[in-house]
Amino acid sequence: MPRPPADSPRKRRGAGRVTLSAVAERIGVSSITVSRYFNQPDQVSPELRERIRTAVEEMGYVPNLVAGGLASAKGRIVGMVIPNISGPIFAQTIQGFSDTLTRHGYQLLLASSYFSEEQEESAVRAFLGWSPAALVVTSHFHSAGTEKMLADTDIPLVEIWDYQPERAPLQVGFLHHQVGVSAARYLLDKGYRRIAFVQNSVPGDFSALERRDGYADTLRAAGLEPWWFAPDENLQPFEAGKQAMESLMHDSQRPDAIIFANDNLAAGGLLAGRRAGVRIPEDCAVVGFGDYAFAPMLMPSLTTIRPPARQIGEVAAQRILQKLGVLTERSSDAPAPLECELIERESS
Amino acid sequence: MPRPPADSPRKRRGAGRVTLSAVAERIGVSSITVSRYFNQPDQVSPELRERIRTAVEEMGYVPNLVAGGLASAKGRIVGMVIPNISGPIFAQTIQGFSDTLTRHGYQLLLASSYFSEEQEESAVRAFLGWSPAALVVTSHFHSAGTEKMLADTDIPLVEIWDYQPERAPLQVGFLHHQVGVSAARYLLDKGYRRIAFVQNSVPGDFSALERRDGYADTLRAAGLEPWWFAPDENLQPFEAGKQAMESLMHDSQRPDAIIFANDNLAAGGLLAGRRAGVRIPEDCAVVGFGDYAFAPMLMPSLTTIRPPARQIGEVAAQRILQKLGVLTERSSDAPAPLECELIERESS
DNA sequence: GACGCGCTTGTTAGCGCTAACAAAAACGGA
DNA sequence: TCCGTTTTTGTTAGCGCTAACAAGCGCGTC
Repeated sequence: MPRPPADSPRKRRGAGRVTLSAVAERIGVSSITVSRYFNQPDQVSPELRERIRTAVEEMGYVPNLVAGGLASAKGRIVGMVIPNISGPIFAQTIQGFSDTLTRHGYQLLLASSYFSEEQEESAVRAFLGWSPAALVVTSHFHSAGTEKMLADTDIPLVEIWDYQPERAPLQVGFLHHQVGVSAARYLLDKGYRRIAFVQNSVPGDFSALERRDGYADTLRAAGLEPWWFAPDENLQPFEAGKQAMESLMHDSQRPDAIIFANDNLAAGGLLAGRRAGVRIPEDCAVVGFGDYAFAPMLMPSLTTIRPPARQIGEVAAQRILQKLGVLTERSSDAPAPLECELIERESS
Repeated sequence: MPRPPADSPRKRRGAGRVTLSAVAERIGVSSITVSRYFNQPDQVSPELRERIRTAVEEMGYVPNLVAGGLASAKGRIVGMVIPNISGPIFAQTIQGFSDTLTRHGYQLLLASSYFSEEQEESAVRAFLGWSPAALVVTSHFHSAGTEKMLADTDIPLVEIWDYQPERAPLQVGFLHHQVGVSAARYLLDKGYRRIAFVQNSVPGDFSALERRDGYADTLRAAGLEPWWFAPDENLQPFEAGKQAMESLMHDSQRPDAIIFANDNLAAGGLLAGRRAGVRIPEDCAVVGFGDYAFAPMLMPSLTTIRPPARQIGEVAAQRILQKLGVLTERSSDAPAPLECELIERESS
C-alpha cells in the first residue's frame, strides 16, 4: 500500500496535519480549551470534554508533541544511554525502564555507547537537544564534556548499574565490589582455597574490574593470594572463557575454583573444562555473574550471581517519575544499593 | 553533585538555555547563518564557520531539536515499535537498527507492544506526535486504528520481521512459512518420519503459527500427517518446552523428531528429554528456531534456524535512510526476503 | 446587595528554530 | 567596464502549542 505523494496544493510547511485549533474551531471553543482537555482534563467541564472527545476522534487529531514540548519546555520523553542493547542484562533493564515509563505516558529515547565515553557524549548531546524530561546514563564514568553538559542543565539525571554511596541520590544500581566479595566468600566458605578470577574481555567495562577487586580483597583478607586471567581483548566472551579455562588448567597453580566476570565467559569455561576432562565442580568449581537465561540450561547448570537487572530499570523510572512529580514519593525511598542474589546450581 | 535550582531571576519559560540567536549575536551575524552552520555548512563561508564553531564551543550551545523539528516539520527521530526489547532476537534487531541510524544522526524512539495491537496503537499514536522522520512496526498485523493513522500520514513506514510479497516495498523480514518448510524438509531428508511441532506459548505471536503451517504443509506434501502440541498459555517458554516434551513422549504416536517454535522451548524440551532418559538425537531429534546465544552451549548443542535478526535492523534502517534521501539507493536493492540459515548441531 | 471564592473559558505572547524570499557581495567572461 | 551568474548573508513570518494572566459566571455568606 504505497503512500500518496504530498497533497498537491501543498502548503508551505507542516502540510496536512490536523491541528489543535482546527479541532477547537470545529466545536466553537478556543484552542487552549482543547489543550487543557489533553493536559488538565479536570479543568474542562464534562460536557465540553465529551464534545472535544468526539471531535478529536472524528478528525483523527494527534497532538503535536513537538510543538507542545517547545511551548512548555518539557517534553514527555526520557533519554537513556546504555552500553549495549542486545546484552542479556541491559536488555532487561531497558525493558523494565520502558514499561514503567510508558505506563505514565513518557517515551523512551535510546542510544548505546558500547562502553565508549565519546559515543556516550554524542548521545547525551543529541538527547539534550530534545529537552528530555530526564536522562539516564550508565555508570559514573563520563567524559569531561558529558559532565559539563549534564552540570549545565537542570534536567534530572539518574545513573544506573553502579552504586556509589557518595553519589547515592542519583544512583540506581548495586555494589559491584560486593558481588566480587560475595562470590569469593561463598567459595571460601565451601572450602575452596585456590580461587582464580577471569576478567571480562570487553575494554571499558570498569564495573567488571570492581567485581574483580572485591574478589581480590576478600582473598587477601583470608590470607590467600588472588590471581586473575585476562583473555585477549578481541575475543568474544564465550571464546574468551574457553581460553581462560584452558590456560588456567595448565597453570602450575591449578585453581580449584574460578570466578568468571560474567556468565558468557563462564559458559565458555564450562565447555572447555568438559572437553579437557575437568570434572565440574569436583575438580574445579565455577561461578559466573549475570544469571543469563541459559545459566540453568547448561551442563552442569551454572552457579551465578543475579543482578537486579529489570529492577534497576523499574526503580530508575520510578525515581525519575518522582522527581517529575508524577509519582508521589513513598516513605521507604531512601537511596540504597539494590541487592544481587547468589543462585547456587550444580557448577559449585 | 546536586543540580542547582532554577536560576533565581527566572524567566517565564525555557529558562537558562543558550539559544541560536545568542550565539549569532555574540559574533555579529544573523541567527539563520548559525542555523545554516548546522544544517547546510557548505553555504557558510569557511571564515564564518570557524568563528561560529568557536562561539558554539565557548558558550556550550546545544541545538534545540524540538524547535528545529517544529520549524521544519521533520525531526531527526525514528520511532520503532517492537514486541519486546529483552527477547534475544529483537534485541539484536534493535541494536542493528539503532547503530545504523545513529551513524547518520538520527535518534531512536522505542516502545514495546508485547504482541498486543492496543499497545502498538498507543505507541504509534505517541510516536506520530513527535513527527518522526520514519516509523518501524513489527509484522503486518495491526489494529484498524493503527492502520488508519499510518495511512493518514506521509511518514515513511517499514514493517519488519515478516515478509509478504504483496507488501514487499515496505517489508524487511523473512518468510516464516519457509522456516517451517526448511526445518521439516531437513528432518525428512535425514529420514525422520514422525515429526511433531511444538507451538509457542505466547499469544499474539502469529509468525510462530506461520512457521507451524510451513511445517504442516511440508509434511502433508510428503504424505505424512502433521501434528502439534500447544503448551499452556501461561507457561514460560522454557517450562512450556518441558511440558511439551513430556507430553509427546507419552503420546502413543511417539515422535522421532520435534520442531520447536523457538529455542527457549527447545531448551526446555532438551532438558525434559534428558531427565526422561530420551537419547537426543538417537531417540528423538530436536530442532529449534532463533539460534539464541545458548544454542551452542546446550547439551547436546541445538540444531536451529538462525533468523537474520541484526540484519533486519540494519536493512530497515538503510531502507529508511534511503527513503529520506540520506543514503543513495544502491542498484541491488530490489525488495527481497532476507535469508535464514539452518545451523546443524548435535541435537539432530 | 456587595463581596469573595472557585470554577470554567478566553486573550495574548511567545517557545527557538527554519522555509521562503530578498538582497548584497563576489566572480567571470566578453 | 559592464552585466549575468553564483555565492553568501539577511529579513520576515510563521511551525502548533502552552504559560501567564484575565475575565466571566454561579454560588454562598454576612
